[in-house]
Amino acid sequence: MPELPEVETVKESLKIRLKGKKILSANVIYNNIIAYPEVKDFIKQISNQTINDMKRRGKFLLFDLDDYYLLSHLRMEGKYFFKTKDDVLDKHEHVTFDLDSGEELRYKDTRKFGKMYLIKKEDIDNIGPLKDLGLEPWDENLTSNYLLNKFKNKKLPIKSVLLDQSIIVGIGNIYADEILFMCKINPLKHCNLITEEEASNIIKYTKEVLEKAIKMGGTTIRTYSSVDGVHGLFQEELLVHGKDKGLCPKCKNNISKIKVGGRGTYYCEKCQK
DNA sequence: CAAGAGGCCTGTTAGC
DNA sequence: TGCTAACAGGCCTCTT
Repeated sequence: MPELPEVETVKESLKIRLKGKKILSANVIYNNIIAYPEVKDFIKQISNQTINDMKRRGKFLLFDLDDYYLLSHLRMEGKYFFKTKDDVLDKHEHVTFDLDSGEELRYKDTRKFGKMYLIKKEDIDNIGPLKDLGLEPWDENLTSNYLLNKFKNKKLPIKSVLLDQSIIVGIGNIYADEILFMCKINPLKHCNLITEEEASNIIKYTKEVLEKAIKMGGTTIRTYSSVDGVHGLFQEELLVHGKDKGLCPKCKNNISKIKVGGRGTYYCEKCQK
């Protein structure tokens, strides 16, 4: 799925097209996309809500409506397209929104992993997934002490805890590999052994990598695209992720591919001891 | 409690 | 070439 830079890119594209438009009605074709509330309530409550703004929190898209937040998590392959009522429904389009502009916003998700939540604004801190999220990468409270404190009572591989959305939000499998390469940290290193300097570097390079990826419209490796099928460009900048047939850009050693916490992981054994 | 495996889904690709 | 198994950028739940 899209990681933070991809969600940020989608959010900006949707904001341009959606701001000020009203959702007249919604049609749910595949019920499991709607995580909360029940589908009939979801449809009833979202009708006639205006999209006042688009925001992002971690990997969630937030549609800022009159009385609710619509949270949309794209998971692995969720995408949005603008079409009209007359367009034939694609096999993998599972939720559609009729807009007062005459357009139809369609959510497409081949693997059906994505989730939507419609939460009353006053409940946003108590109901739904946002309450469990950690710090945004640019939050001033994200310090090396914060990380060391989160890491000290676990011994999971550092790669796995970088993917833990209750610590820092927005990092996924691609950027975790890139960040650890830039920090020269082995992805298998137990997180309780991370030093203050390493923690500080993780913060620095997390921001650097994500900022650059946002500027380039995200990374399109397999199936990611922002809105209406637009691709990102950051894949050209990747240093190690997906490069198991390539060489380390620093030392020209072969890049290794292993599994960490069940996820494909790419790194340089020489640079990342 | 932490940590690992399994599950959700479908499409593509690697390997025999 | 054709089939099958493994894999894919995420995260929740169950088991140990």
